[in-house]
Amino acid sequence: MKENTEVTIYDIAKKLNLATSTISRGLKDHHSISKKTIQKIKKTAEEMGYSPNNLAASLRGNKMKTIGVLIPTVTQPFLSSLISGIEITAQKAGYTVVIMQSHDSYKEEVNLTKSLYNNRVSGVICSLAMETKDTAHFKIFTDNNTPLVFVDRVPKHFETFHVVIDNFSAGYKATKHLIDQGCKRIAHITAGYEYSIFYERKNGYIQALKDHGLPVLEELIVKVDEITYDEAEKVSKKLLNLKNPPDGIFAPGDILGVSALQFAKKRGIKVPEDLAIIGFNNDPISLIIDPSLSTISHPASKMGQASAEIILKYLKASKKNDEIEKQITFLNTEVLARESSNKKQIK
Amino acid sequence: MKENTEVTIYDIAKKLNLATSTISRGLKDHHSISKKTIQKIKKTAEEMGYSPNNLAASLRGNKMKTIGVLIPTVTQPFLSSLISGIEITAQKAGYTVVIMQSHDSYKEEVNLTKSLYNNRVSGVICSLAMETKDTAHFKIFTDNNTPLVFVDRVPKHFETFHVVIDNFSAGYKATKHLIDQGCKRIAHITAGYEYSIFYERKNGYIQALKDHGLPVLEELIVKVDEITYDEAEKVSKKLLNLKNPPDGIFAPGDILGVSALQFAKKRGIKVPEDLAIIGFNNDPISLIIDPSLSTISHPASKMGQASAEIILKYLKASKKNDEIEKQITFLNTEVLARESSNKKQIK
DNA sequence: TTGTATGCGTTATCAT
DNA sequence: ATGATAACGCATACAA
Repeated sequence: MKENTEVTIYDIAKKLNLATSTISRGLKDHHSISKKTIQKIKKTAEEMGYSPNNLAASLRGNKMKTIGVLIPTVTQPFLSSLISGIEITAQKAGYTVVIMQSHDSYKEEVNLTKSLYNNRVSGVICSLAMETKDTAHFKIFTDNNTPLVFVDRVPKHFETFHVVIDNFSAGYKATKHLIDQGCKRIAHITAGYEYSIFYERKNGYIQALKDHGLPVLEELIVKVDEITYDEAEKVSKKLLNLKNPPDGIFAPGDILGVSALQFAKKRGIKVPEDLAIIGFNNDPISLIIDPSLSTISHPASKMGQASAEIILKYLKASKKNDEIEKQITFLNTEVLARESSNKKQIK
Repeated sequence: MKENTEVTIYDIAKKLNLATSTISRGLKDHHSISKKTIQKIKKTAEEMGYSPNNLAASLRGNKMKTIGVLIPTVTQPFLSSLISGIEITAQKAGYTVVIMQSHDSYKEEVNLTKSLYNNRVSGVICSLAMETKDTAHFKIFTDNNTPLVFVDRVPKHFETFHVVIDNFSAGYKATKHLIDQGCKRIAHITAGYEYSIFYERKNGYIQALKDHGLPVLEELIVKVDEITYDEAEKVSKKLLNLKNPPDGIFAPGDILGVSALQFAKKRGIKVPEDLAIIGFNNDPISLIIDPSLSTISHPASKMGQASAEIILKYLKASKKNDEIEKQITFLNTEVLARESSNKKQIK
């Protein structure tokens, strides 16, 4: 068993006949300490095997140099890319990232916000659980001057920083793309959450139809309960069994799009000739599937980076007692036209 | 600007005319505190909006209730599933998970071990960077009684806990599966790292060939510099351009397998009739691709769970001054026979 | 440029 | 069953 081996700045101070405050400053290259002393301190620290204790340092400021990330799950490509973007940005600034998964449960999310606060993280980045309607549990952060960024799945009302894409216009663009390919009966898969990103994408879809003189048909709008491959297969079946089946599908997620595509293929329906499909997210599979799936780019990593940067900027300003205005950051999306919607110039 | 609003146990103590130690105990349901007092304390804490400060609590024990996870990247399906398994297990035990990405760089990995230690995490789970040969930078954990688990990509020499699959036997099984399908010229893609998981998978492949009277041909073993789709495409080309091309490919990763499969299709080579393929990992794409890719299951989430459990068990034992023996935990893999290798019963 | 003293919020030890 | 107090390791205000 190891004994209490911990070398502290006190030990260094004793060895060098200096005050702990001098050591503390020297280690951080404080300008008021002579180069020579700094050198000596660092050398000794190294020799003695000193490791700074972030816990103790943080206790004074009452904040860890940590960014908390609260998301539904880490296994979705979009979210793991988001994390990656956050982590890279945080790491550069000397911040650490803690991950918590809500699994789309409101209850878990509430508990996790508490954990995050109890750990005194410097800032929080959150993509809301599907179940979440009320966001009062985040008040603890804003009340305590902890920067909070909602990303992608954000609350309806705006009280803090948001980093999002314009889901309405992305939905519009996707639909218009299909219209441009000559589709006349465009179906849409939607998820049954009000005021969610899916709701907005659907509205974009509807607007695009209207703007181009196409009817909005209830039978062509189907709803999934979960964003899963199997759920999508069910509703694809429903759509393609229609007396008058669609000639285009806008799926607001690539899993849904891929599922529809596979199902159509199974049915012997030609994609894109008989049925054009566009997904959403630009997940890795969208490029690998055959035919490749047209989709909407979703800048996951950039959104992570942007979110982390907002936190860092806020923290920096906070030190100078500046206030940063809460804002919504919109990131661009674009149509990635690939084989699954290429009706015009078939090779 | 908010003032220092923080409610501490001291405030509660003052309000209730009790000692801070009583509050501290009451909040944690210490047996020596009367039910009545506990009730009163909790009620008041709630009313006053008290939130425990884990930082302060941890400073005494010199450890945060946090598990550090150091991995190459979070965006690979295998690794994000690993994280998920870790996080779920940790969360249940009241532990938090911090994520750090080495991006397969030795230098970054060295720095990150320091950050992890400086944050005084309770335990560390690591999957080594590709570049890493020397693991001396992890000594800081073992020296300080911090449990360390290597998972999947583990060091050559065994000094601490390992959670792995048997890569040799998995490689053997994959190859044997192709042999069973009637393949006579089985190619293998490998990655150029000595003593890595790829090295072992290759050895399993070689052994399987030998055991079944098949020659080990250098021209059928190709090497990629990185595990990417494009790299795999290059070597697939090389293989399929051979005068005497292979009738089977064992790819030690699904990205590689999918790439080979796509390339073969592009060339008009029939899979599995002319070429059987088996991948590794059971990534989501393997099931979605057409034909579906046979693969080796890799229990990512379970490995995460097992790793976290080892840490938790160690910590628990440590409290009682017990010592837990360092061990290697092997998790099972199995052949998932799908369309890409189904030569026998083609529908 | 360096030193002294104190506090951050909690828990553990030792008393009562 | 409860109280008083020291200690965790560091950073800062103030002093010299």
